[in-house]
Amino acid sequence: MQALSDQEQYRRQAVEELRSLGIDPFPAEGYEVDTMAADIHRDFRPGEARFSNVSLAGRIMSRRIMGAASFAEIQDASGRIQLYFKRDELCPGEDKTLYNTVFKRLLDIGDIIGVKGDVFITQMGEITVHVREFTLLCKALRPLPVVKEKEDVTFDAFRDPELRYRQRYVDLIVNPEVREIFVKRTRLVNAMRQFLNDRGYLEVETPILQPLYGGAAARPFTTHHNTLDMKLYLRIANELYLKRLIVGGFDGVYEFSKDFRNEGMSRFHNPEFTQMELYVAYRDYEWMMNLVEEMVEHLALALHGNTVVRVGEHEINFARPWKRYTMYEVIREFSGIDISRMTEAALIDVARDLGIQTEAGMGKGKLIDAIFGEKCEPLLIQPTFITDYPVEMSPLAKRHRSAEGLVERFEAICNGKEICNAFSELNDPIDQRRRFEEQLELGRRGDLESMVLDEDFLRALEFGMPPTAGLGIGIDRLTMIMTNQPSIQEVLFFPQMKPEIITQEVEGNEAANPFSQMGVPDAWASILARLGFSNPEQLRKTNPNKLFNDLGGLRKKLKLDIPALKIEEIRAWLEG
RNA sequence: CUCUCCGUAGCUCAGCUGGCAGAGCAAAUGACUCUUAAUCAUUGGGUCGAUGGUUCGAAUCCAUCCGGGGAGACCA
Repeated sequence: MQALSDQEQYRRQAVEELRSLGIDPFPAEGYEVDTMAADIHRDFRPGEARFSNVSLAGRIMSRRIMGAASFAEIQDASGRIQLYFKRDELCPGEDKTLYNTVFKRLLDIGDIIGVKGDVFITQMGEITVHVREFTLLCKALRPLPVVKEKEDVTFDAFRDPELRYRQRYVDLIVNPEVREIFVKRTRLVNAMRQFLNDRGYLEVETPILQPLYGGAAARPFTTHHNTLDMKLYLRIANELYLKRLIVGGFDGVYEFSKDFRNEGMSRFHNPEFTQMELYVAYRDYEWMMNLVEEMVEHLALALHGNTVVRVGEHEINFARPWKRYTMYEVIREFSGIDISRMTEAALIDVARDLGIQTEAGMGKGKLIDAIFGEKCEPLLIQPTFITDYPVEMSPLAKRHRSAEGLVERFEAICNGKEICNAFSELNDPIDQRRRFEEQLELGRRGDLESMVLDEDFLRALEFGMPPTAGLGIGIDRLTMIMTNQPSIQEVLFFPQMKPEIITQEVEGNEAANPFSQMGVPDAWASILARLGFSNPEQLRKTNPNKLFNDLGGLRKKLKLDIPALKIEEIRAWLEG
């Protein structure tokens, strides 16, 4: 109990007191709910019988106790509603325990209760449930941050991003606008799925664990399968599997997929993210551009009833048609330089002149991409298609039907960021093999993201794939735009973060020291156990500096009478 | 990986020209029968992120480290 705050201790005591009064703080049975808070706010009219006996359930969010009568608010999935409790109605006889002790003293903000009663309007004009009967459904052992509001001013808002992301459940309880972001995200996905189903495309699922990774330029995560004793990769894209399905005779397949890329993290990049990839046979990239315009316009309308969406300082209009530039055109437009006939060496000079860092591993494609990313992309706020990329940066796209050295590819840029990427898919297996081999060469030059050669995919292409248009659209980034959020962490329930150490209560089995062989003294072994370490392997994987920091913290907190550790001692354990 | 800002009570934050750790909310106890950031009185609550240094004395100054935000690098 030592590690608990005073408020947590009070709540645990309340659990015991409730039990001694014969009230189960965590009852097993369900609670019959027939009304939501929002129903009452929307439909209640004074004098109507319809809300004379309602049953609802939710979490207590605030309380105002005035002796023998009280107001409280509960929050259910639809919102909040005020409750009115009156002692002498809840406890008509001599025994006032239910109100005085159970409600006033043993219930807290954060507890979940069910109530039955009738709806009325208070003297202050607020729609309120007059409680005739209440039931504790779950006692909360931790206090909730209390956020208050008056005349649209919020007090003590729960805003710290670290706490909000690590404890998203708390964020969702106290910040209703956060909840709304995720509801919109799901509505966006549903609208997109409906749009695709209406056109007859088949939603499919393909492997996340792959013996080879491919379909994008990115570094993968690796894992290991014990039975097969082999290395597996987490997919970076689903492209190659979906095209195998087009070979197999489906003529429109799509997948909403979690993809994994082992790269830097930022407000636009999370190690795992969601894409929707779509492949349609007998179509080309021109057709796909029209589909993307139509689909994204449709999503904006489905979410906002309007094609204009406010994003930060900008108003973005998704109404068709969107502006279209070729890659060379847009670079000429924004930098004044015509790079269409330049060699790799000339491009390196251009990049240098524009102040862009170049590296030995960069081929022509990466150089052009760098120039575009630096000089054009951030300036494209309204949805814009960029078409016809250099062949070097698009090893899976079909050569352009008329322009030498280019491929039939487009990206849609919006708010300065790519939201999708699509091409006429390369279906010439001989060309595809050559392009993979060029990627291998880039890999030898040090490009860690170059693609690997997938023999089975080539075999599939050799059986023949119809001309196909393919699309990948980033769901997280689209959601950021559609919900006006500045970072990807705000549209992911649980963004990736460094692990947090949670201290545990440990029973006094100090005799066993699993770390003794590593040279850890018994006194510190029990502290390690508290930090959740149970075996030496676990310990060895830990950053010694962090361990040092955390052990020092616990030593101080528990006021331990042992000298502080030195970082060298911890290093010695981990190496020993 | 680089730069930069931040880390103080359950939450939001003040204190930072070194000198006994503070406020509001939340909590405890009491008063109060339509309140709404309810009100009033009393009380408790702290790994000042960690370690080391400077100092008679460090939340405050310095160094290293941990965690996080922002910007960049890398990258979609």
